[in-house]
Amino acid sequence: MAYWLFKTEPDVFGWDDLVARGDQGEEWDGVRNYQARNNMRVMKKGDLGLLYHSNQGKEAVGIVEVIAEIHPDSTTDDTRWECVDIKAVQPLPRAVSLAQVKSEPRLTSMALVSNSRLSVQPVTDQEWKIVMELAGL
DNA sequence: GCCAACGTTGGC
DNA sequence: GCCAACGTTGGC
Repeated sequence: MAYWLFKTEPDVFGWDDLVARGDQGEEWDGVRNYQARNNMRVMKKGDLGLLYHSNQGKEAVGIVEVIAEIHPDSTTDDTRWECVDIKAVQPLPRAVSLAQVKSEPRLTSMALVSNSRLSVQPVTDQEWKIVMELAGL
């Protein structure tokens, strides 16, 4: 199983919104970046991810699960853009901030630091474990 | 609100 | 296929 990180602006669609969708989850549409799309293409049902709030908060706030693999993005007719569906699994007992990630020596190679603009990022097993520690899990 | 970093577009 | 111009993202 692989791990991921999904970035979102809480003003537009945040953790609370995803929780409100319940088990039916939400189509992660609107991604218009090839790297981010390519990451979604290789996701498998059951993969887990972090939900990260950019701009407001700048912290990972919850764990999400991939519930539908890659399919066309219903918000566009452009066939280049595809997406997955995700649902909220559980909130992190302690949100993990960008500042924490940056100051943790073992996390300096996380895409969140090295490629901060990428909206859907891979997270390694090792990174996941460390983030879970920081989150209190 | 500024600006650095990065991706995309389009002229050549 | 290169690269300048432009737009967007996201931290500060």
